[in-house]
Amino acid sequence: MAGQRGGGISIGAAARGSGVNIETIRFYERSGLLAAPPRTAGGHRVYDADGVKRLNFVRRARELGFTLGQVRDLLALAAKPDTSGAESSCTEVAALATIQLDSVRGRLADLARMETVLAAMIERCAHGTVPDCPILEALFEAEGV
Amino acid sequence: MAGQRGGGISIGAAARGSGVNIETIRFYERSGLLAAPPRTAGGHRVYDADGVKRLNFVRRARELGFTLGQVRDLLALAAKPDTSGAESSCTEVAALATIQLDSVRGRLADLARMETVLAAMIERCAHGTVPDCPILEALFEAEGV
DNA sequence: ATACAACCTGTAGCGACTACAGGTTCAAGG
DNA sequence: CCTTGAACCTGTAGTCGCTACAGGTTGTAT
Repeated sequence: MAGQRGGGISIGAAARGSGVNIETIRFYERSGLLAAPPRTAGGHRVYDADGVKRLNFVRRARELGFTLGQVRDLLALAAKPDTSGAESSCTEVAALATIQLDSVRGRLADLARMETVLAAMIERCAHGTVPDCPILEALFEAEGV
Repeated sequence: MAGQRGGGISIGAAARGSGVNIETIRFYERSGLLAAPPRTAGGHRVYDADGVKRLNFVRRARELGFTLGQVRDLLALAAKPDTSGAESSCTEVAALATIQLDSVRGRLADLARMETVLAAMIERCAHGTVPDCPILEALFEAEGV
């Protein structure tokens, strides 16, 4: 079987296991999101359970829309020994998550507006009561979107 | 007054009027979205009413999420003399708009999922019943987002 | 021993801008 | 008419988050 080796897996296996593209894994490493893993004598990367765990962390954070910079911050907070009784870093994590939630909601509102306008345009077009294409008209004439 | 000249305005005035960044206008021109406008003897761009109209068209189409390629297509359709009785190009326009509407709805669904997960995470964090930060836990452990 | 998949590095490309640097032109005030 | 300084010009490089090569090396199964 390809990739399996005493206590570690190849980058290809890690990619298949996490759903992250191989090139993207290397890109994350170059970007400082993932630590450089140990290598075989020939130079192939070998990922252990911890490396895979971090990779999945990054993937999930990305799926939630965190930027690479925020993911870096989250990983740093996760690595912190959590001084002063399991609270300080969690507060910072929650702050980051809240910023992200706000940004998601902002984009949701933008998209909702876009949806409304597009749907209205298409609707008007379907009922073709106007001589010229109403969509093009709207794009040329409309004032505020 | 800066920018006003017999029957035409400067790129700066066009930018202020349309809300599109000057650099972006030049970028659109380089990208083939906007035709190269006439110039003054010294080489400054001069926009007439038609140029401004096209610029606004591009801006509105972009606000609706059309890609630059799609905007190019839309402009081409708008320029077409609309052969065969004011209908053929409108159909194509509506098709493009529908594709865009679908894409917007897809992104809306993605963002809605992200919102749900983020809000749930933050909520759990606020009620700090767990010893370790629940957000980090979730990122490390969760299976499907 | 050989074949061939999987890996390696390094670089360049995407989309849609944005941000310079370093130089030229325009328009208004004196 | 001349000077000032804002606005313009070109060209290049940077951003973000990947993705796609090219051209070479290693790992593994037969």
